[in-house]
Formats: sequence, C-alpha cells, structure tokens
Amino acid sequence: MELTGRQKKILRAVVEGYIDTAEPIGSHTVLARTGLTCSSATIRNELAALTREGYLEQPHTSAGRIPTAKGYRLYVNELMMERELSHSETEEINRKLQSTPAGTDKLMADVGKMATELTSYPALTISAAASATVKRVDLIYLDPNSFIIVLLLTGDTVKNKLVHLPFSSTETLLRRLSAVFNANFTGLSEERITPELIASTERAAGDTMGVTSVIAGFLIETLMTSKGAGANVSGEANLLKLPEFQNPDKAHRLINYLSDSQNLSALTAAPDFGDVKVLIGPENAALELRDSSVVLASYDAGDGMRGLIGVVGPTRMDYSAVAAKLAYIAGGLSRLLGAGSPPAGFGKLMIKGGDSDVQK
Amino acid sequence: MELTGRQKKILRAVVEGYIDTAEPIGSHTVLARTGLTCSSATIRNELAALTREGYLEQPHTSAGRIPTAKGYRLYVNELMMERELSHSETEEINRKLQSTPAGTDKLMADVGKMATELTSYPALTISAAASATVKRVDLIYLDPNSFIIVLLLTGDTVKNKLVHLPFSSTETLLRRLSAVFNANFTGLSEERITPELIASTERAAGDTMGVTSVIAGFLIETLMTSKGAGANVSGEANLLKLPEFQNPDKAHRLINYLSDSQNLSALTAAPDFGDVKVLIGPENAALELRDSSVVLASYDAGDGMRGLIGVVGPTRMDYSAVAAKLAYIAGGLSRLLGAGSPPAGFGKLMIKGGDSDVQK
DNA sequence: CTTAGCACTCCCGTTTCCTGAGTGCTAAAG
DNA sequence: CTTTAGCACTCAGGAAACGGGAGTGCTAAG
Repeated sequence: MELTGRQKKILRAVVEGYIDTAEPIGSHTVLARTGLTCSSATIRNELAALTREGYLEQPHTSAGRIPTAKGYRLYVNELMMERELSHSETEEINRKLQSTPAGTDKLMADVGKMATELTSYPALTISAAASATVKRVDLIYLDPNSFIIVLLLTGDTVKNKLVHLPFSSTETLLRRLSAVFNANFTGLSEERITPELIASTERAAGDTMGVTSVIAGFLIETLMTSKGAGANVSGEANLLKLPEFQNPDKAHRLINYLSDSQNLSALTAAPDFGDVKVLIGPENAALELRDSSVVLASYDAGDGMRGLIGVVGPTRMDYSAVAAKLAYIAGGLSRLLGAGSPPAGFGKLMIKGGDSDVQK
Repeated sequence: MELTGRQKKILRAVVEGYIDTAEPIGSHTVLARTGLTCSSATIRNELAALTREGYLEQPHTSAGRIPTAKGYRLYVNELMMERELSHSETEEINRKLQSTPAGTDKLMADVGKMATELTSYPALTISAAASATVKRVDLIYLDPNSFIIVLLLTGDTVKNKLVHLPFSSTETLLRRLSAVFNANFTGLSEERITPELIASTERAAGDTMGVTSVIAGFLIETLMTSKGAGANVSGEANLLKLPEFQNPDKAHRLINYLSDSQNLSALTAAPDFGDVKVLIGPENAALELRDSSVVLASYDAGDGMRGLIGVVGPTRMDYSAVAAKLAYIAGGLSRLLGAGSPPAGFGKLMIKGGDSDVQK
C-alpha cells in the first residue's frame, strides 16, 4: 500500500522527532512538528494506520509511537532530506585530512577518530585489501649479520623487516638473492608461493645458508596478514552516552563485538563504489548489530582497491547528517589515496538502500 | 602504629574478600575466611581499630568494611601472597608470544590483547620511545617518478615511505642523495635537523629538484611521531562487566580517558627496570584514574629502550594474580626484544610500591 | 582481653499509590 | 467517507511507605 502525502509527513515527523529526543512521539507532538492543520484525533487515526502497516510501533498501549526498521528504511530511502554540509564542516574535514601524516595505518586511525568526532558515534575503518601480490623485493645490507627486507606490494604498500642472522652473509649474496626474488616472485600472491619455488630460488641464488627461506617466510607472512583486511575502531565510549546503551550489558556486547576485527571485516560485503550504504537494525547480518544501525561509505584506496569508513549507532540515528559526513570524508580519502580522479559526482550523497529484506 | 599479626590477618581477609565479592565484608565473613579462633565481637573490635587507623572504611553505619587505598597499599606491599603462575598459564603465555608475528606495532597490540584475556581487565601497552636517532637512510629507485625511503632508526625500527614525485628524478641522483644523507644525518635526532643542514645536503647532492626536502620531511616526521610513544589499549569493554562500572557515566569517563594515547603516555613516569608497579586509586596522578588501579610492568625493548605493559581495573583488583601475569609477560617480551639476556631474576615478581603519598 | 547479649542503624527490595501522557472508540458534524 | 470533539481507559514510572536483615557499637560479665 502506497502511503498518502500526509502519512509520509507524519512518518517523517515521528522519525525525526524520535531521533531528536529518543522518546516515543505522540499525536500532539506530531501536530506541532508537522504544522499540519488537522486535529490530533486525525493524527491518531493516521498513526494507527501507520502502525497497522508496520512502519511504527508502540512500546506499550498508552505511549506514543516509535519507528520500526521498516519505518526507518522508508525514511532513509524516500523521506530524508539531503543534508548539505556547512562550509565550516567541509573546511574542517579537509583541513584534518590534509594534516594527517603518511603511513596508511595511522592515517586510517586518524580518519576514524575524525569520523567519531564529527558524528559522535563509534567509527570504523576497513582497509579492504584485495589479496596483494609482490611487486618488488629489495634487500639492504647492514652488516654481516643483519639486513633489511623491503617489500613492495600492489597497492603501493611497503613492508619491511630487519633480520638478524645467527651467521654471516655477504652483500653479494643479498644482491643475488634480491635479483632472483624479483625474477621469481613478482606478481605472485601468497598461495602461489610453494616450497618448490622457494627451493629453486635458493638454488638459483646459490644460497647455502638458508637466507632464502627467511625472506620467503617474511613474504608469506606479510601477504597473509595483509589479506586479513586492516580494521580499526574508535570512539566506542561514545555509545555509553546514548540512552539506548545505558544498560551496561547491551553496551558491553556491542563494544566487544566491535573490538574484534574479524567481525568488522565481515561488513566488507560492501556498498558499491562511491555511495553510502545504510544498514538498519535487523537488516544487519550479525546478531550483535540487530538493534543498531551501520552507515558505511566506501572510498577508492588506489590500485583499484576499496576501503570502507563507517559508523555504528542506535537505529535512532541522524542518518542524513551521518551519511553526508561519511560521504564527504570518503570522497576526500579517495582524492588523497585514489589513483585517478574520482568518478563524477563522487563524494555526493547517493544512498544505496540495503536489501529491504530483513534478515530473519 | 604497627599492626598486630591478627590485625594483618583480618586486613588481608577483608581485602581478599572484597576482591572476590565486591561486597563489604562483615565480622562473620572475616571469621569464616581467616579461621581465627576468636568471636565475632573481637573481630568487630579489631575492625573498628583498623577503621580508626584508616585501613578500612564503612560505606554506611551498618555495613561491613571495605579497604581504603591505604589498606590496599599495605596489602600489596606486605600481605599479598606471591602468586606463582601455573605451568599451563606460563605455557600459554609463551605459546602466544611465540606465535605473534613480526612488526612491533602489531606485536604490542597482540600482547595487549593477551593481557586483557589473561586478566580480564583493559590492558595498555606503551612503547617507550627514547627519542630515536637516524642510523641509516636508503633510497630504492622504482621509476623516474617514484622511490621508496627506507629509514633505519636506533632501536632497529625500520620505517618506510613510498614517494611519488610530480617530476622525474634519476637513479644516480638517489644514490648520491642516499650517500649524502648517510654522511650528514647519521646519529641525529629530530631537533638537530635544521633547515641549514637540509640546504647544505641539497647542495652536496646536487639536487636541484627538491627531492632532498621530501626526504628530510619524512625523517623529521618519523622522528617526531616515534617520539610520541606508541600507546595502545584493548579490552575496554571488560570494564562494563564489573559492578563498579555499572554506571555508564563512570565507565564512559574512564574509557574515554584511556582512548587518548596522550594520557597513556603520561603513565610513562615509569617503574624501574624489571619490576612491577602498582598504583592504587588516589595514588594516580590523573583524576580519571583516581578510583581505579593501574598495574604496570616494564620490559626491555632492546637498544636500552623500555616499554610498559599494564592493566587498568577497579581498586578491588586481584593484584597478586595480575602482577604475576604482567611480570611474566614483560619478562617474555624482554627476552623477545631485548638486546642482551635479561638481568638475573628478571620476570620474577618484585613489587615496587608507588609512593605511598596519596596525591591530594 | 575476650565474649555474649542486645538495642540500634540503615540499606535495599517490595508493595502501594498516584499522576499524567497518550491512546482508541464513539458519535456527531462537515 | 473524513474529520473532530469528548471521554473512558491503560499503563509507565516516580514517590512514599514498609519490613526484613545484615551488621554495627556498646555494655557488662567472664
């Protein structure tokens, strides 16, 4: 059943009112918020209808209404005003993005903090690591017993390790090794590094001391851990200020869930490039998120890889503001990290609804 | 006034009882826990004495006693049994320490998680970075527009950065630059890198394109951020399970405090090498920690540098177990990272009391 | 110094009561 | 058929009242 214009207005008033106050919204409040020229009795009839249709619910018989997931979904898809960020807000985001220093780990942590500050919800970042491959291996000779492995991966991530050997090696050996590694390993992903390959590399370099396997071990380890996408959360404490998390148990469950990066990576079932995805309450796959909402924006991390930045909050969340801010941050990140220039309209707000199907 | 043996027994019973139950301990409970052969009335007299002396307090007139900070302090300094870790516990710690992979950042995060799991309190790690200096600079040529800076610092930390240039450079220029940087910058800390030095380096290398300043910028940035000791917290959510943090506001304040690494670094006013420091409630300098306790153990991070690993919990904390576990972990870390072999007795539990002076 | 006995205190969980916001329904009016 | 006024009804949640019980401090006797 299609909603009438008035019903939409009323639904919107309830959603926004509830977002503001966290209190059920009654017929009088709706009247005040909409400015509608009918009586409260009429509103009550409409509220009853919306409740019957599943957009609203009542905590108990004699209370006002609060939105259901279905109600929020309709709101997000159709009723929500696109929120333009004020100039000072965009300014601030830009400034902060500029000022954060290199190393993408630190960068992502900082961006997460920024998102937390901006939205006052816990923020998460996920550096989606398309399984990386080796681009180049360099060995820096320090002294007979130590050298540095410098490993360049696709996505322009550089990893390094300082190795101490229990025996002596030589600069020439390292040079040879580096050449052979570059010849044999370039373009390989972790699963294609076989013991045979390592053995043949060892022979080709004339390595009789087992340096090869040290280096290969580092490659494998690095490729493996870079596969397990780097996730990061900040601002969990902010949940505790919200009325819906006054119950420490509830808060504990969610924060605990968020603190395991495994769980976060599961969110990578990602939105399409360049837009914002909203997952409302029971739309979430994870039980622990079933009465929270997640807003995710994806950014271009360069080399065709994508990352996610998002926040977690109560279903009662200011979706329009949060979505706008995340979209803008994601756009900025894409500009910062992305290879080419972003596609047209990037950073603009284009909400892509989650499947309206609620997970059972 | 020196306490009698019986009083000490009673104090210990109260402290340990309260640690167990988080409930005020009454005279009967003391009797049961100590197995003393006197009557509850006698215990009551002693409790009154201990209260008069400031070791115990009463939440209200008709309740049992709980320890004051002074009471805990005496307990930690004199009454606490040294807790020996069981074989399975040490096994587990060793196994986990072995299995964690390289990169010290990740390592510390993992060790923190381990400490959280072991103690069920939030854990923090602080990699005390004695201000580092440059040991060596290498430049790896990739293509005319990009190269990698590999920077080796004291403490054998290796940092790197991939630089994209908006113009072309040459392999020979990079080689020259690397030589000049090594000649000019080795042994320098951040504050000794002056604009003049950079200028003269630029001239010496014959760099007309400004690559020098890019490299120098990275050096300065790296040295600076490595000074701001890397801190890390995990397991904050565990606080929410504790009865003393059922008030979300209290929990929020503490978690929030812990989430700022600035604050953590402040804890670096560190214990002496190789032992464990306990800061009880008001002994903490930070207001936010005034009704919590912090247990810190330091480890040898190699190159004469030290790091800290610790946990934060309610003053009612199982100090002996926590201290023993942290000491063992710290010992293991020292073995893993430390340059030489640890001093005799390392990893054993030697509690170094905080100043008994309570911060006013 | 110890201990039995006892009066006293006061927290805390339970119950009761009350108020007020908000509803749904009915019946009349548009 | 829709809107509106009127009204009885519901129910969450705060305030007040209550009682039990754990624990105390004190006194006086052993």
